[in-house]
Amino acid sequence: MIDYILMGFLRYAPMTGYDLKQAIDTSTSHFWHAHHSQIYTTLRQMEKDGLVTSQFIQQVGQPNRRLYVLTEAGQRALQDWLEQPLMELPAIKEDLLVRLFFSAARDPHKVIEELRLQRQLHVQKLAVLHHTASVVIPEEHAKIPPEARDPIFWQATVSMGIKFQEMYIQWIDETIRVIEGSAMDPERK
Amino acid sequence: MIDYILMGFLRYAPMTGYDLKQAIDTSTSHFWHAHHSQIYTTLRQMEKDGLVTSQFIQQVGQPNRRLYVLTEAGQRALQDWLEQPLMELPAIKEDLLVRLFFSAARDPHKVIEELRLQRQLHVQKLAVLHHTASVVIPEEHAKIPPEARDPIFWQATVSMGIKFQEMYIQWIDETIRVIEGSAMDPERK
DNA sequence: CTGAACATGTAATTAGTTACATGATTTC
DNA sequence: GAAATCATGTAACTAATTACATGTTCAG
Repeated sequence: MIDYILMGFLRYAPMTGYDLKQAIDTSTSHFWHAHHSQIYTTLRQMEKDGLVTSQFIQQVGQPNRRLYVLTEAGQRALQDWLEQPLMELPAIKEDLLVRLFFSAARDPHKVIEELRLQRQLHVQKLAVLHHTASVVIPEEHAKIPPEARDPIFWQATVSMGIKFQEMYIQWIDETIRVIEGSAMDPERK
Repeated sequence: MIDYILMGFLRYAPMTGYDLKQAIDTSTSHFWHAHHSQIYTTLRQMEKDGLVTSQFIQQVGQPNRRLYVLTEAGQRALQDWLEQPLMELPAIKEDLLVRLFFSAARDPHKVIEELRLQRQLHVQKLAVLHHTASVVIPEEHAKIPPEARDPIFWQATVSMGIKFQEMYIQWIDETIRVIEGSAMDPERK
């Protein structure tokens, strides 16, 4: 999957691994992230496969850079992948739900504490997403032809992120109430 | 993570790999799934680590079974893990959002088609979750002491699943409208 | 007679994470 | 003087997926 993300970004402009890492961190990371180690190794593999070419750029003062350019084959590979619709529901992995599922044996106060901590993180994430929607995307929009449809799709992904975080916060509040109401009755304490 | 899930289920009763696979498929799979190959190999590893013990049960007619029992060490490992709260937001991986993010270059009709297909899958999943909440969990509840708090936590995870699917469906509808409204203007066709 | 359910495994591969490794420049 | 930014890589490891492999019983 990370290979398609890299190709997707390289379609906008040639970039280095470092640039790609930053592009991911400030945009797709809320639905797909990658460590720099994976990015660099994947780019090398993609070069072997003819999907990208690279040129080494010597710099003074600054570290050298390796600039990657998407090839025709790379563009085709990306387009082919996009053409092929997703036919199943991708699996979800939610650590907190695993923990909660087996939390009956835990001290309910500790469970609620954990939920509150997670809640805080979701609130923070929500703020980041609002910032992405109102600042980052408009900024990026300014760098590409104004008639490009891309920002519509970028906003759609952020919109999902926002809805998800809002839903999550709401669910945590509700879950805390349920635990407080039914698992902490006085005779149990 | 799968090791903790296996321990979590083994706390209820000794089970075979096959049983565990089924338990996962009918309960945690909407937030964490595993293939049988991973389950069997993980159980073997856990046995080496002293978290479980197994006994081979010879059967006639039916294939033989290997029954796993959680050890004291296994119980402690699970409890320790549950005690240690989750401090970060786990990363999300959403294939559809990756595809959508880079979909500006696609035929918008094809994008909408894909969204509609996904919508259908989410509707189906939602039905499964409603069934889990109203049938599967009450059934499982009947098998354990009625005062056990477990079903409350099971329901909480299903509640998240339901909220998630509802949110997703709503977002797809909204996204289709956005694409129809702004990316399919007549002069472009 | 076909397919599902029961039941367990191994092998090969891919994907992803964590740790190791370096080093200059700029900002506080 | 410390921390952040720029910049790229390798190595080791863990997790997860896909494919290979086998064989009986029971229901439709």
